[in-house]
Amino acid sequence: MQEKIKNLIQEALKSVGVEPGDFVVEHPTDLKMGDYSTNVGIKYKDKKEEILRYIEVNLPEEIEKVELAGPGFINLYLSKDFFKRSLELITEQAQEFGKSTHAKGFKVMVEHTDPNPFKEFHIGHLMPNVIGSTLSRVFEWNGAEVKQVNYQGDVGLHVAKAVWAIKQGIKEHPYVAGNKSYEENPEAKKEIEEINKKIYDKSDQEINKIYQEGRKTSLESFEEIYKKLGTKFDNYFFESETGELGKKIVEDNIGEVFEKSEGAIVFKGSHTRVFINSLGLPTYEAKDLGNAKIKYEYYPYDLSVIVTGNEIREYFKVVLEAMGKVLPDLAKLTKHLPHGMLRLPTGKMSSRTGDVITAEELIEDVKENVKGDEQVAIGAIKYMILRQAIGNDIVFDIEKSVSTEGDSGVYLQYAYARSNSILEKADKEADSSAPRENTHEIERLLYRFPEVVERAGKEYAPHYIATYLTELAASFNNFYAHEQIISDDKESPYRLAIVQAFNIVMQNGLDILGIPALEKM
RNA sequence: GCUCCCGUAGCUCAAUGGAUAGAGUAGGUCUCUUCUAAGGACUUGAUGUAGGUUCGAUUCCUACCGGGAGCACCA
Repeated sequence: MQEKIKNLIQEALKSVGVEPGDFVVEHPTDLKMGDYSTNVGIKYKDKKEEILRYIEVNLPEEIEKVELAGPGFINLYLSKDFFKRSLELITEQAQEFGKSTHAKGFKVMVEHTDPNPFKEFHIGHLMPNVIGSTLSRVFEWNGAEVKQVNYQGDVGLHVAKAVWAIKQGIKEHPYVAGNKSYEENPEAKKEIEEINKKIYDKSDQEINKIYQEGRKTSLESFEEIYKKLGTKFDNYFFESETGELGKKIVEDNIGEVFEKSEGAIVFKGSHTRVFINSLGLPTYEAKDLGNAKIKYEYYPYDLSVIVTGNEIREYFKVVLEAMGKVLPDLAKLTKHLPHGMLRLPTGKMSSRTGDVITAEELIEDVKENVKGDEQVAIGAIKYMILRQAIGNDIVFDIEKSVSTEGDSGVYLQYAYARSNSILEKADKEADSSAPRENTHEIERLLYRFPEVVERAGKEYAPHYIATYLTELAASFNNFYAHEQIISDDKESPYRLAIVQAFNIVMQNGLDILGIPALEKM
């Protein structure tokens, strides 16, 4: 439809004798200002009357009314016939409604979550997990082929700290204990560094055993959380596998790209970073180079998205600069997507670990506020993360997250459940063949769903979908309050058709966001 | 100190360079006892400061103020 309007305006411009330049066709923020709006009247002020006249004469059947408004906007209003057909389209396509093919054949890899074995899966991991998996679904809905992968740090000092603690017989939260000793006790620090080396070279049987068992248990516990959150990874990559290759890539480019400095090998980009430390071990930076190559070998992507926290924004900038020199083809396809931090109101402390709050604990806390329903709790958490733009910190207010009125996952789930209940109780069939005189706001929102999904994919902005669904749910509530949906009124089948379309769009939207669409609540 | 990110209603968030800066909550005034009151109507209220570019700036540029993150051998 948007294309159609654009073409029409192009023709209009030609007919009044101007070379078509830049102009925008968009949905105005306020429905009063029409369904589509264009700024051509501002761009070509002196011709606006003529342009309007041309459009009026050549009005497509979907458009009911055109008018000039404000400083020269041309607003277009869709006809009730258009809405009627959009309802038909929605019920016809059902679960497919909203899918597009514009990214068809495009291969995307999304790396997200990236927890470290031996450490807690804390609330900080919920952000990349929810954002990454939702973005993956958005890409899929746009026709792309998507692989979700998880890159985990199974070697390194943090692992040594945990292994050391386990060796001391500490079973509860070994990393926390090991980390504490590392900082406070010089002797423990030495032992931990020794263990770190042994983990790399696998020379000590006892340590190998502790390491293997701990790694396994840790990874298994992550799987339980993924299951709860509904995340499915296509593959897992580990730092223990990327280090060697990364080191080799760096070593092959000493001189031109990397240089020696104080015993380490560094890259001097927008700031200097160490890629191989003075002990000859690859750092995170080098490992990420190796990871890029390994990931590409697994799946030759057209786009590689890496979702991480904001705090390594600078780090990634430099890694991508270095990658641009040694693996230029891959660097071009890589997109770093940093997200903000998930914060809880101050004063909230974990009961078990002291400083970090695990994802598990948060889910339990939210559950307590929703009569123990895990599906509702998960939906509430996901919505809180997805409702706002990626990149900004989130203040997670538990009470707000489960608020039944307004802006929450529960609100969407209720609206959906309510529409289900209406459809169940109705004794008539939904029928969109006889549209009503007046269109309701909800009709003017429903057909936009595919556009929203497309835009969310293009701009890496799942929050467009979340906020759209909330607006849609609100207009559904409004519709519900003002219209007798089930009645003897001859128009009621059309109203039911609206409810049915809403039901479909809401279900599809919740699917994309990964929020459980509960039939009943 | 340097670099990056962010400053929008009392609070939590929106706004592809466009119209009267939108929502939700909180506050105020009403309303509905229903097919899920987990409603509905009206209302109060905001772009940190000072410049610049533009027909038009929350958006782009510069400086300042305020908050957060990062600053080479941790990940």
